[in-house]
Amino acid sequence: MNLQLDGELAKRLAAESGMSDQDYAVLVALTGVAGGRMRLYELAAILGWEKSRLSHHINRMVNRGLVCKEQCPSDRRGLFVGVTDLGRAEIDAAAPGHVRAVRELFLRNLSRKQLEDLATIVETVLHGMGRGEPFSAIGPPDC
Amino acid sequence: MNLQLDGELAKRLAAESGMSDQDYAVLVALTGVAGGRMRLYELAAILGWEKSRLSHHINRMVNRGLVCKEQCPSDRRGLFVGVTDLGRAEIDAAAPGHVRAVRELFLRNLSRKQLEDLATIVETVLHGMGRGEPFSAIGPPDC
DNA sequence: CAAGATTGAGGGATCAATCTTC
DNA sequence: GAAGATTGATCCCTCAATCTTG
Repeated sequence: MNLQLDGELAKRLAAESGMSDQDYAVLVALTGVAGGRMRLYELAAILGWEKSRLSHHINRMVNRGLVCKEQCPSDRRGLFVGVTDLGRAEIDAAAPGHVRAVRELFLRNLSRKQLEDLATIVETVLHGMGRGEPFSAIGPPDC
Repeated sequence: MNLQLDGELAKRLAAESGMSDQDYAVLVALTGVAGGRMRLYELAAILGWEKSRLSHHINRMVNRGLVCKEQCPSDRRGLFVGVTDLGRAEIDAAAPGHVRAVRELFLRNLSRKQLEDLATIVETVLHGMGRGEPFSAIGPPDC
């Protein structure tokens, strides 16, 4: 189910906005924070990505003008990543369609009770794996 | 949850057997059928993969000696893919550990009722997406 | 030495184009 | 033309090695 769902959502997002799921996740994280920028290691922690992956991906996004890098004044090893105006425009354009797709393909089909059961299942499995709580980074999903 | 779970399962499988999830899926499909071989397009349908993806992947597996290709006598466009002795040995060695990992990371944490609820949810969502029933290709999971 | 980040190589996945056979 | 399959380009992810600063 997850493969089918994520695949279809990614396909629609790409078709409607030219963005990948990963681009979307980065922009959601950045626009959700004050100033629209944060340190690379913070972003890596929020997304649960390896720093190498993030470094490669941010470079691609910089090349497309969606985000930019800025030096960190207090730690000369560090960098800030920030959304650009273009990045903000792109996610503002993409978000409504994506939310609609999630509703149509996923939420619409399940009852309130099923969603609650699923949330419990997810939390139980993650807890049993020793992983942190889900959704902690970006807040609970709006249904 | 799916990302964490699949990631951890893939990591363990790779560590214990040197195989990827994809290798495992191919070998499970092939060893589950009489003769241990089938046409490429059948395998693609069972796995839900694009034919291009399967073609690339089978080539890599041929190079590692896990499967082999054979000509199809009745249709000169077609090919059979078959498990090799090495492939059979590898999956026989890998399967118990993988099953144990699935039990430990996933099944162990959920009640009978939760598993049934989850199955219903999965079927409902897939049906709502217009996708076929899950598990149809490889049979129901043994708990 | 540890932490923040980058780099390059190698394996995968996707897409469009192609080739052969039905 | 359609079906079975391959190819090459491109992008993405992982891993190990590296560089710089704390």
